[in-house]
Amino acid sequence: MNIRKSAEDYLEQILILREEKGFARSVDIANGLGVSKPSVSFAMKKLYENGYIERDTDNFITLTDQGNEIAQRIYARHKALTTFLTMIGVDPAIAREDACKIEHDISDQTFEAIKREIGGNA
Amino acid sequence: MNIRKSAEDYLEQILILREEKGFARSVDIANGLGVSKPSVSFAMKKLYENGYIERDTDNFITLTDQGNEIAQRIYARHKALTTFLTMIGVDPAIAREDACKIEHDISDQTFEAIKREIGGNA
DNA sequence: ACAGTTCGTTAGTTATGTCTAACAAAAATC
DNA sequence: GATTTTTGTTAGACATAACTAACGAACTGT
Repeated sequence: MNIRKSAEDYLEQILILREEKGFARSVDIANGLGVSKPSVSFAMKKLYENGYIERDTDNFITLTDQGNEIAQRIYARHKALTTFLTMIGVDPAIAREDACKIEHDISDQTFEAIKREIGGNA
Repeated sequence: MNIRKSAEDYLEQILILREEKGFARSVDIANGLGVSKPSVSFAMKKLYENGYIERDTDNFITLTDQGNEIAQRIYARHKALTTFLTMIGVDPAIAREDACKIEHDISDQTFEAIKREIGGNA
């Protein structure tokens, strides 16, 4: 499975929900990302089939190692980009929005360069 | 018509071809973007129907004012992003690749902030 | 216990954007 | 002038990813 942007978004959202609330259910993911429940249901099926998530008996969703790796990767980019854009004068809210889109596209090199720019200001 | 990423790419490519070669044909666009001729044919049809391009009798493609506005907007972002990423240490080739993707996503605020960062180094 | 709410899934539809195959028309070459 | 190449189009298929509608199961509150 080539991980697509949408899959990255779902995995990242699961990570965020687990950090914020301690668990992630389909309905939380739907609310968090602003998509419908069937969209989440379909996405979770794919992510499960490809070994990125697990579902326990109460329908709580967890990340496998593989899924976690991707989620962390995207989330790290999200945070670095938000910090950086804020640093150079972009409104925090807009910085977050832009980061959400850009996070999927930047190369490792650009990520490293952005981290260097942030330096101590992270 | 809500302008999508792909439409932006096509319009930008037309602008670039006209700057570099003086004209833009479907086949040039296909080569430039690395897509098939039918894809270009389909895209041009849509862009024409929505008033972004014109075709003269020799199948040379020109931008309408509306199309040009979008093309310039994207191309300006492309150039600014490439310059900026190169400035912070990203390989020029990778900077261009990343810029190609990011150019569709950044807000006006982020664009302005990037331009400020570039400053005289443009 | 029953009614209403919450949650997840299935089924079917839609939009975007790509592709290959096949073909028509025009231009270049021999 | 005939053939080959270039260019563009149509037709049909496929992938991604979203949606609404409908439904079943399970929990909640009275």
